Amino acid sequence: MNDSLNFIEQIIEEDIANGKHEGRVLTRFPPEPNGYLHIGHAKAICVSFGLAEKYNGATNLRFDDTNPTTEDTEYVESIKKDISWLGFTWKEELYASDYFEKLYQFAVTLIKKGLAYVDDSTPEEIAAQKGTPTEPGKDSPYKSRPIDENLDLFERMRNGEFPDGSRVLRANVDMSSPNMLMRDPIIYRIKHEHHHRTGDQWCIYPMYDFAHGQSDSIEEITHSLCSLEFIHHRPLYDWFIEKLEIFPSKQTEFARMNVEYMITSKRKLLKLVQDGIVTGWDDPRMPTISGMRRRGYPPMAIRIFCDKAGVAKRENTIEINLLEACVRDELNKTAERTMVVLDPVPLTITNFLDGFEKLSMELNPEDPASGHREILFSNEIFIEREDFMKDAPSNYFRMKPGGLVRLKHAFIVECTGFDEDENGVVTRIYATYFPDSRSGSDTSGLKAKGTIHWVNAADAKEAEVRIYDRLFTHPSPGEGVEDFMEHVNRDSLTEIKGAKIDSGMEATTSVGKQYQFLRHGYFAVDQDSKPGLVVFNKTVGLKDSWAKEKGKQ
RNA sequence: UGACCUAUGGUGUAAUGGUAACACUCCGGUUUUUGGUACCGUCAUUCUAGGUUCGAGUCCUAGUGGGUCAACCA
Repeated sequence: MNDSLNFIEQIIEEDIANGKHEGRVLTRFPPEPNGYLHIGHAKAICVSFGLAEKYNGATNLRFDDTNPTTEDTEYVESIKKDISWLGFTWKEELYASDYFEKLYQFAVTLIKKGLAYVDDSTPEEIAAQKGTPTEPGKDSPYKSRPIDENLDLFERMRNGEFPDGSRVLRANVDMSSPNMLMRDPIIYRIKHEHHHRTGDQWCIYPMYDFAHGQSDSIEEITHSLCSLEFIHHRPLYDWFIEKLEIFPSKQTEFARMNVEYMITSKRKLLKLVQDGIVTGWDDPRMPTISGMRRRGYPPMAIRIFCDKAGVAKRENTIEINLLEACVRDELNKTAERTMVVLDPVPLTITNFLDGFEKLSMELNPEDPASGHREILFSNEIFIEREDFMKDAPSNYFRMKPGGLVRLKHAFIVECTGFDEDENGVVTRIYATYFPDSRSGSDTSGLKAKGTIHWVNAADAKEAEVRIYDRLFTHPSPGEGVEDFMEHVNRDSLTEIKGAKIDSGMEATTSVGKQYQFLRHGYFAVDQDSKPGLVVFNKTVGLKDSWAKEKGKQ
C-alpha cells in the first residue's frame, strides 16, 4: 500500500517509539447526540477508528452530551448504527454525562486553587468583558471573589437556588490573552433542563471546554483527534489538564474534509428536509451516512474514499468524482449484473418463430465464482429507446436500419425496419437474428461493433427507478450568493415508472441489494419497494464514453 | 489593528536537505460480446522576494493569498 505517513501517523509512531503511554493508542469519537452523521463525520470516524486499528489500539465512542437543550437519545441509536455500518467497532460506549459528578469535583478543585470563580455578570456584561480579537478583555468585578464564597455559591448553583442565566462558573485564566478562549472562559452554566440520561439530577451543566478534555483524560485517551477549528481550544485543553494534574491526553487537529456539491451544516441539512427539497435525512441525495447507505454506496467505498482524501492541515475540497470512482470500483467487484431497460421500445425478431430459447447470463465477469443465471429469449423483446437511431452517424455502434448489433448474452441481429407514429416516434423495431451467432458458441463469423441489453417481453415486470442528480448546482453551495438555497438543484430527482426487468431478476431482489444494470450503472433496491413493484435507486452511473463522444458535436 | 493555522498539477495527498511521486479528473491510445472493466501515454519553472547551503518544495526572514477565533453550542 502507501508507505508514506500522514502527520498524525508520524506523531503516533514517534510516541510509540518513545514508549509514551507504554506504546498504547486509544482514540475517541465524540459525537454530540443532536443530529445525524454525515460524510464529514465519516471522515472523522475513519481517522480516529482507522488510526487506532492501524496501531493495534482502540477507540471509545463517547457521546458529548453536555447540552440537554438540544440532545436526545433518538440520535444515539442512529449514530451507533452508522458507525457499525461503516464497519468499525468501539471499545466502550461512554457518555460525558457519566462524568458529571467527577467534572463537578474538578471544578471544586479549581475553585479551591483560586483558578475558578462564580460570576454574577449578565451574558451581555460577560461578552463586553471578553473584548474582541484585536482588543484585550477586562477583568470581571467578580474575578477576585474569595474562595469560600465561590465554593458556597457554586454549591448553591448545583442545588438549584439560582435561576437560569443568573450566574456562571468561570475559569480564572487571563483576560488579556490574545486567545479569546483563554479570557476566563465559562465552564459551568445553570440550565434547569431535563437531560436525556441524567434526568433532573443536575441543573448546572459543564461547557464543552470543561467536559471534553477532562473526559479524554478520565478515559486515558492518548490521541484526541479533532478538526482544525478546535486548535484555539488546545491551550485551554492543556491548561485544565495541567492545573487539575490529571492524565495528559493530547489533542491533535487536522483539516475537516469538504466534498464538492455537498453541505454538512446541520442547520442547512435540516432546512432541506423541512422545505421538502428531500424526503428525509436518509434521502439518497443527502450527504448523510444514512442517505449514502440508502443510495447504495458500499461502506468500504466510503472508507477508501476518506482514506484517499488523506489527512493534512490545509483547507480542502475533494472532488465528487473521487467518491464516485471509489463507489464504482467497489461495486464493479461486487455487484450482480443484470439487464434492465429503462425506456423500452419493442423489438420483433421476425425469423424467430414460436417458443423461447434459454440463455445463460454471467452474474459478474469480475468474479467467476459468482455463477450464472438463466434468462429467456423469444421473438418479442424490449430494447432501450436510445439504443436505436433512424439516421445514425458512422460512429454509432448500436441498432440502426441495415446494421448489425449483438444482443448481450444472445444473438447478433440485423435491423430490417421500424414503425413510427405521426410524430416520428419509433413504436416498434424489426430485426432478423442469426441462429449460429449465439453467445459463447458463435460460428457465424459475423462482426457486430456494438452490444446492447434487452429484456424478454413475455416475462418482463415493471419496476420504478429513481435517478439522482446533484442536490446543488454549485460545487460549493452558497458561495457567492446570500442564501445557499439559491444553489439547490430543483431537478435532482427523476422517477422512471415503466422500466422493464425480467422476472428471474425480480425474484432475487431484497432491500439494499446492489446490481449493475448493464451499460447503465449501479442500482440498489430501495426500502419503498412493495410486493409486485421493486423500486431502485441509481447509486452511480457507469463511465459513458459515448455520451462524451456525442457531447463533442 | 491582535493571535493561531495554512500555501506542491484541475482536485487531493506524498517527497522528512539530494532526480517533484501517487490517486482521481481531463485529453489521447490499446484490449473488449457492457461505448463498462483492465492496460498504456500526455498534463508542475512547488505563492513571491531575499537569505543559509556544494545542493532548498523542505531550513531562516519578510511579504502576499486563504482559513479560524469575540455562543451561558459542540
